[in-house]
Amino acid sequence: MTEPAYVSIAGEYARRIRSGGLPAGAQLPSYAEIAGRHDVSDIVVRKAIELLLRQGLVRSIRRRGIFVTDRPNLVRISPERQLEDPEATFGNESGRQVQVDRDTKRVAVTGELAATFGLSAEDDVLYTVTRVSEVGRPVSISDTYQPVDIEDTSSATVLEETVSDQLPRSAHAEWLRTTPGELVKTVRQRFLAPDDKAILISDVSYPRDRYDSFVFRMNLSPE
Amino acid sequence: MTEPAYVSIAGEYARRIRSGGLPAGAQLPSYAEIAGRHDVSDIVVRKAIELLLRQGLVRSIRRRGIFVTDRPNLVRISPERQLEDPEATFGNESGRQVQVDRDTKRVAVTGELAATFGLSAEDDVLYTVTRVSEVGRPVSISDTYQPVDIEDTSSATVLEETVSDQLPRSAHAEWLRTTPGELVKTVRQRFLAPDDKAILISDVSYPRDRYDSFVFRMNLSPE
DNA sequence: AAGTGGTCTAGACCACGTG
DNA sequence: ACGTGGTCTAGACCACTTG
Repeated sequence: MTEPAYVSIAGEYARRIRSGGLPAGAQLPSYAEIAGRHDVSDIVVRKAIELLLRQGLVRSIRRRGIFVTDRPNLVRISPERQLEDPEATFGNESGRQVQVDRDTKRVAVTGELAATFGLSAEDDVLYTVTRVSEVGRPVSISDTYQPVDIEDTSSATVLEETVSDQLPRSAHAEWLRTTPGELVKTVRQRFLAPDDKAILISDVSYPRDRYDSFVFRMNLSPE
Repeated sequence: MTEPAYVSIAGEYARRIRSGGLPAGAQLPSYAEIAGRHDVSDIVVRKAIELLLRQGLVRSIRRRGIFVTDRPNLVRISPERQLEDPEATFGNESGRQVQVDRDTKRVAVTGELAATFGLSAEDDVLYTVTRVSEVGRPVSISDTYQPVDIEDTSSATVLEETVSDQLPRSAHAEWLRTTPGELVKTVRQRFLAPDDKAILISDVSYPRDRYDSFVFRMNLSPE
């Protein structure tokens, strides 16, 4: 049982990138050229490059080429309090200019959210859209929900974050300027009160090409 | 500018799965059948299914079919102290039987590790391989490194975890029984002492089809 | 004008599970 | 024997960037 051609080609480039033989910003040969070198068809090369893309090792720019990613990429330090101080979260570590734009509305709660908050269907929640950008480039966009009767969201004692890859909602895709079919990193944040009830929920989307690795930094409290 | 066919097909199935119209365990129609229904070729269907796979919504079983994932899948709760009490980490939440196998050697430090630990090239580190399985099925495998002169690894106060998708090292792929070309979730754990020096580093691999979502649970300490 | 990546087609072989 | 997903080929058109 031997490994498929696209795996070995991807492995070869992955090794060269990680070892530094192919430095950040370097352009890979075109599909046709790699195909010729390895004596395979270009569709095999496409599958290989796709593996590299999924690992965040390279980025594709349409009609220009495939380029080795600048790494380490932006790093996301958790816990991150998007609603309270996104400026601090992003600004501190990068020292770069960050813009935050926020819209809040009062909306009726939908089925799934009602359950997590323990509300009935007629209740309202506060719905906030937060868009973060850095010198014009989109960094993240989030949908935040909280019950209207909660005054103090800082009473949360536990933050639970769930990371996954998803097809973005169209509003998110538009803001992040992702291409159709491109997956985004999604973090669902749940801020929990001491009684383990959720008091704030936020779905944050990040473009994959800026955050290919996520860092969580946690304090270890003695128990 | 309209979205590609494979995106809309993937979106349609994603919606039906998330809404419950296609319950967990249900089998999707074959490539040929979906292709016929949407009047496209099967390669378009393959790209669509691949998007669903990457989102963890479906699983592919060779020569059987594509099946809707049981969700929520296993959930990884962080902070996780693999080396100290993996039984507790996994056992507590699932209530299932977990087996842990551990091998420790003393090895010479390599370049990259020497830098993170601040050691010179002749120094040794403790190298531990930890394999975790659950009723015969592999759950995770990790490579752990720590300097030999550190007695008490529980003095760490901060845990930093970096999550990424990677092609597994062959030892990891073998234990997790992944197919060639299949990416695994990798978590690099760095346990830091109060002076911010790393005192233990661990690279943990998880099969994607068991952990499609990662959960981090953090205590919010007032500052 | 030439080259690029993105999308799509039609067809093929394989190894293996299912009837 | 048939259907399945996995791999691979050869070819095509498009929209756009680069020289």
